[in-house]
Amino acid sequence: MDERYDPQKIELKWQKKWEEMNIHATDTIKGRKFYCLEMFPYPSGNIHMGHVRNYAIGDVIARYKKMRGYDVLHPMGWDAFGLPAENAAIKHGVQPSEWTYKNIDAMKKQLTGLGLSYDWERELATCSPEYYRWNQWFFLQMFKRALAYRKSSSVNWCPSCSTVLANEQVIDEKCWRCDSIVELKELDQWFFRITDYAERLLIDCDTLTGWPESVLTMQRNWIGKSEGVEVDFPIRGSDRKLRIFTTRPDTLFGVTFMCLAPDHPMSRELAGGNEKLDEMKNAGENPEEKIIIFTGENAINPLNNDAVPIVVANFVLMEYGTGAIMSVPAHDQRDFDTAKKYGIPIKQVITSGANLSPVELEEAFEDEGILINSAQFSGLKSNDAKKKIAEYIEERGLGKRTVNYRLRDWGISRQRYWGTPIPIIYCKKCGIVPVPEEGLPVILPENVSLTGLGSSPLADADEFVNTSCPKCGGEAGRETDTMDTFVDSSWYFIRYCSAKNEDALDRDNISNWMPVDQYIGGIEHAVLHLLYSRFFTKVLHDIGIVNFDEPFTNLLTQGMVCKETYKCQEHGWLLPEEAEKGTCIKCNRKVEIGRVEKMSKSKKNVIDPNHLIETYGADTSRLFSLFAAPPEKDLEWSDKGVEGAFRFLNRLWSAAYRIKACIRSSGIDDSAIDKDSPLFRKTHRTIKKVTHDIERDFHFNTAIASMMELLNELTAFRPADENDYALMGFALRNLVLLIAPFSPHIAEEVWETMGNKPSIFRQPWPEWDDEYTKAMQIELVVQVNGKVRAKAMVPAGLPDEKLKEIALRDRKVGEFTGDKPVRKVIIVKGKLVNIVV
RNA sequence: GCCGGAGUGGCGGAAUUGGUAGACGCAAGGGACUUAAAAUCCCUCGGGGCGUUGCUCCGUACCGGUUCGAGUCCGGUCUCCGGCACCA
Repeated sequence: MDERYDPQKIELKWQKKWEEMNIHATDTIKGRKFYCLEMFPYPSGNIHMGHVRNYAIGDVIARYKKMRGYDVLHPMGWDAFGLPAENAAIKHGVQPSEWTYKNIDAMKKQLTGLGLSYDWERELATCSPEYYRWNQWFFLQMFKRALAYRKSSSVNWCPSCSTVLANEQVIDEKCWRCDSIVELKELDQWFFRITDYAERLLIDCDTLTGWPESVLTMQRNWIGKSEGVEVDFPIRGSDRKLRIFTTRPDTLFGVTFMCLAPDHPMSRELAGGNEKLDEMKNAGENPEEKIIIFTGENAINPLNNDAVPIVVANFVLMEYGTGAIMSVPAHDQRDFDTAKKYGIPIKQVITSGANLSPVELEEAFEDEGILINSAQFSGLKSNDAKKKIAEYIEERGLGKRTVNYRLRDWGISRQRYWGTPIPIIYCKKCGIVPVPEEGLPVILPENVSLTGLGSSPLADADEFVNTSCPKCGGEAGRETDTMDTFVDSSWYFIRYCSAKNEDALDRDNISNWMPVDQYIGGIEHAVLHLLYSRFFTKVLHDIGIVNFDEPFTNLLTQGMVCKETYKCQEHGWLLPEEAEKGTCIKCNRKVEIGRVEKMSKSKKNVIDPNHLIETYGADTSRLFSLFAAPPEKDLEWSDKGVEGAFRFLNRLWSAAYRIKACIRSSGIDDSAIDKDSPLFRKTHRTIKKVTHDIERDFHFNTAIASMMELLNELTAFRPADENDYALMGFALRNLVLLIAPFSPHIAEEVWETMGNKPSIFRQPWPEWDDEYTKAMQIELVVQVNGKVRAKAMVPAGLPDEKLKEIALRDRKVGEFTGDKPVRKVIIVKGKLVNIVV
């Protein structure tokens, strides 16, 4: 051990040693298993601070659990398919596979440099045929069960990426990746019927007690279940009917018009040659504005035989419900606005109950209440009326109760090259024919010309496309779309359960390790990835591959890494190193300091982890990102804070350096330690506190704070004799064990220096004795009428009577109580006495 | 609009079951060491008041309540962040 703390030197040393010792190999399960998983990264070529935070959190948990005696699976891999590889190919003429694998190499080095305890033996890349063949296999299983199907549909089309986007990939009508305005395009697409699982995905949210409430809420909202009634309205002068969906059957008597979605099959027919229909589809300047077109036809309300006009309305969605609605302006704000604008009558059928006759409404009354003007249902409460009217409708065959979900089927087709080929063959004779399982994998061909123009690049790869029909042997062509990369990430956690050379779906391996005990990743995946993974797991369960139906028992969504932004009037956004002392290094102009935002390349408010590790080392980088905020909250970057973490490790180092000689000479004979000494008790308290903080939702920031306290006390400690050396050794030994999961390299080095055999990670987690967590002396707080008036140091463990006596005798207390009679004395054991006068 | 979450010093954040508000760190100020600086170490550090080194009053977004005692529980208001958003 050198006198000076040199992170580069020791970190490299231990990373090498760990590899030689193969210390991160997956345990065979002997006792309790623990599957710790962090969301795998896209191999962009460089890690960012978000990765550092995510993986530091995961590594603390994995290393801690190992020390606690769990058999741990802690794998890492690559979400390797996706657009950037293809864009790089178009821009630089390099093959996507080459580009991807080069990036994987680079990023693996960076992750290793962080000292993360992954078992690289189980590394996977989703772009390898050994991996994606199983995507294809899953597709075939889904196809067999009609869970994969093809339909022509209007899809989101990004003109810039020239590809289809899933609903979830469209944010504010813009592409999630490039922010282009999304257009609609009609294409044949493959879908997974996730809507078949909507109800199970919804109710099983209740079983996910280890998930953050916010994520569950987002999933529930995304699924968007609503219960209501479908009702048929006959069209006057015709024998046809118009079917609508409503959640408010209690307002049926208030219907004054009917709305069709512009793309409802009846719209064009009923509206005839009305040109306005086309205009309406291409949304006006203000998409919020409500526009309707009268078709001239009327519908008959089956409950009261009123004839009401049928209109086409721009605000009605074809994809939801039946694409047609009944409009009740008195009790729906949108209908109210529309009715006012077009002079349609407003008929009140619900009152608040205060007044049972209609009033002049200034806005829609959307609450539930008491029915009026509703024939035999008048006088009922909304809730009862909903039930009674629904029954009435079903009895007379006028409609039926229905449940609707906001969730749509998952469109998985992508007109892209760098993804899993969809294992389907189109035969002129036999139609759509799945590739037989023996034919897997359908290999993605190399050396396909990529231009970024048009759609599916595979369509031009004749050798790929041209094939024979598995059924009839005749001429046939392959599907040229590839799968959404969310398919890849929907089951990768299952692949890790088996070693590289084992069957990917080995049931024993899967049931040994799954479900994931702790999953850690960004909140941005709250719906997409996490919902799809749950869906896949349920399908696998139904197929009989797995015996559980939720993949992730506990979920930790870490907050974003944020930093203030710098902007120069002339040069725009500036990198932190371009804004020196508040001025732009290019033009010397004053830099505008912007708000704290998520680190992003576009705003240049980024810190390069590589640079950070070079300057301070991996241990400091990890420690800071764990100390600055609790994991689930956003973390604000602070250069000074990093230095603080670095200082702490330096102080730990020099404390170890200073006392290592004493420790060695005194041996480590704990029996000689004075059990009453404050440092001994502080050490026990710290072990307890750190353990509790980790167990209690991973409050690493407070765990680290208490380790800092222990170091402060150890540094201030002045030994008087040999026994005190043993005590210091005891404190240091435990401190190093506690910090090991957080800053593993320095812990190993100090551990070794203290004369122990590596590795510290083969040591059990330290234990505490509750008897020794108690201080010998306590500070008794004395309150008068709930206000602190005095404090006194008293020996721990005094009986209540004694505490009361001390409190009442206190001079200061006397000043406040005066000669007023004591009404009551409240004693909180070992802490506080409150005197009420 | 609906649904979630959060408001505590100059800053990041602590306070686990209702019991000393501000742990730990950062910044700032003062001191030691040094020719000097950096590094390091020590001290101070929520605000106001005074007879100024100890005492006192106020203080956890705002208003009210429960309680011997409220950052914590209850009712209401405001602000900020995130998600969804013509879903009938």
